[in-house]
Amino acid sequence: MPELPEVEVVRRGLDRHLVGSRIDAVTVFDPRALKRHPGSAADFADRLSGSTVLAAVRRGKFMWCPLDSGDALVVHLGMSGQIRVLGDDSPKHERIRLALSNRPPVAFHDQRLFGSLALDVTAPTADGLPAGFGSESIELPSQVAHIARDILDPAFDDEVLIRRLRKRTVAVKNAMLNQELVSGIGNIYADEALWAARIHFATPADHIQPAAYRELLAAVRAVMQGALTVGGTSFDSLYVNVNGESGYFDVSLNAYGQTGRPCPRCGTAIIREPWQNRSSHFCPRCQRRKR
DNA sequence: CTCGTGGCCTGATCGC
DNA sequence: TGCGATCAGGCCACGA
Repeated sequence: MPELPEVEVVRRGLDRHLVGSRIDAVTVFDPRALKRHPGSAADFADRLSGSTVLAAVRRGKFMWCPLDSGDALVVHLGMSGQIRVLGDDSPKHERIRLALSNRPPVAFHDQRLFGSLALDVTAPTADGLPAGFGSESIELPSQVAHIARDILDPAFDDEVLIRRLRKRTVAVKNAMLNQELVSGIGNIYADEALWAARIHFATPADHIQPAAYRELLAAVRAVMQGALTVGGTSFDSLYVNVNGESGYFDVSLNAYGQTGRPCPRCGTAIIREPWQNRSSHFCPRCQRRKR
């Protein structure tokens, strides 16, 4: 499951293997991989064919490639999506293939079909600032307009987010996963950041003080930037990340998936608790529930 | 506007 | 050996 740092590495892969190329042919093997595309598979293929890719941009876990046609090719990996440069291995889950004018084909693989490709119109950002990471363009695909900037975005404002969080009555973890407040945080990093800031996941968002939020955001940023540094260095030599083989960063986790293992801070066994069709991992001693 | 629930998906794993 | 249940979770539609 790609977290934001992995998605950023895939964006770099798109930048390297797609930008500057013309898409000569589009093959849709499974139209379910177009669930975010507003039209039919034929519409997708027809409109995309002949377009030249101008850039690769990312906001949270959404990526998009502005095209010379004026539209954008939107890419979301979901849980299991991958972009591969040669679609020859594991053809079982290849959903869409793009044949390029001057390079090998690029394939979208996705076992579980939570990801998708789409063609979308764009509009300028409301604040007039660059729409995402990877380009100075202020043009944003319409289906990404409601997605908040992510925490690594230069235009991201911590204090604005904290003010909004302090008005929410939902559990803090719920607020952290709300894409309209802050994007790019998944279940794993939410648990890790809450552990680092010693906050119980069910604490109402409006019960948490600004100073604690600053610590929480710093924790999210630290774990993401750490992963990005690791992934960024291993990327250049072999483009494993575009080939989807690995590479996914061996970040040492303190809470997520550590059920029963000692908390690295106090030694108490980490607990896993079902929560909203997901799991929350936390230290029952460091992260006390408050009311 | 805010919040809570369930659906979309496939494959690995587990108990019987 | 097979079969059904459960789990994994990013994002969104929908109803309250």
